[in-house]
Amino acid sequence: MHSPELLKGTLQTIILKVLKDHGKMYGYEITQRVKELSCDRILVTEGALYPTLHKLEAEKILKTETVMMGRRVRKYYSLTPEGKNLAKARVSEFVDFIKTMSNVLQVQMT
Amino acid sequence: MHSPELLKGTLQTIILKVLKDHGKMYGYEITQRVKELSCDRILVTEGALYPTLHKLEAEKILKTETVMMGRRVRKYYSLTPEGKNLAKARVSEFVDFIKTMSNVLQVQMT
DNA sequence: ATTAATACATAAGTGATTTATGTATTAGAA
DNA sequence: TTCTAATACATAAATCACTTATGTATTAAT
Repeated sequence: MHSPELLKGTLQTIILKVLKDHGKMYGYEITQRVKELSCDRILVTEGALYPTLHKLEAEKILKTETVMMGRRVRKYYSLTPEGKNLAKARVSEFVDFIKTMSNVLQVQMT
Repeated sequence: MHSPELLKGTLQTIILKVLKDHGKMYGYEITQRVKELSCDRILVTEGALYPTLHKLEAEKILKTETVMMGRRVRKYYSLTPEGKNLAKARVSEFVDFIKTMSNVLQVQMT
């Protein structure tokens, strides 16, 4: 598991990019996807995830579709056009940040 | 300037690595060094810097030497042996984190 | 002379995230 | 068949690194 401090500020970027790559996803699915992609090193907690999803929905960055799976509610999230732009921007912002950090820490990220 | 959210959690790593590379440094010098290395994209604020330096000193990760420059006090910080180990650990922790993020965000950091 | 830069310091406020808690369904193991 | 773990949502209090604001004082520049 990675230091929780370093994760701070990356949650929105992660959510947006995973949604961009996988289309419609529900909350729990996002946590599992991230867990898998990160080899169990990034565990998105529900307490962080759901408020963030709700916030992004309120900001029209995500839109939702609620589906009944048998008796269980499932809420699918997907990017709005605005959200697609933001996803792109957030990822390149992160890449830029890493480039800067490479210079400051004098390390090679390969 | 980079998103302040992404910077969160990187301050200690930055301070430790810069001190490792440059030996004895005083607070203001650290802010300038980081500003320079980051091409003005990371500005370490004093409100974040000094409390962190004091904390690391209290934890025996840094040691200090106070010098009078004319009439002005200058407090030089340097790594203790423990601090050198921590610096190394923090940097490789950061590199690992970036590798994980590359997988999650599916981007190449080169 | 006045402003900007140098150089330290601390305290209140912010806000994303953690931790804790709650509800309910479904699958699997003993 | 009953209990546990996994699935699936949600919210609220607490934390803590960091921002913002403020303070003091020296030195250099215009």
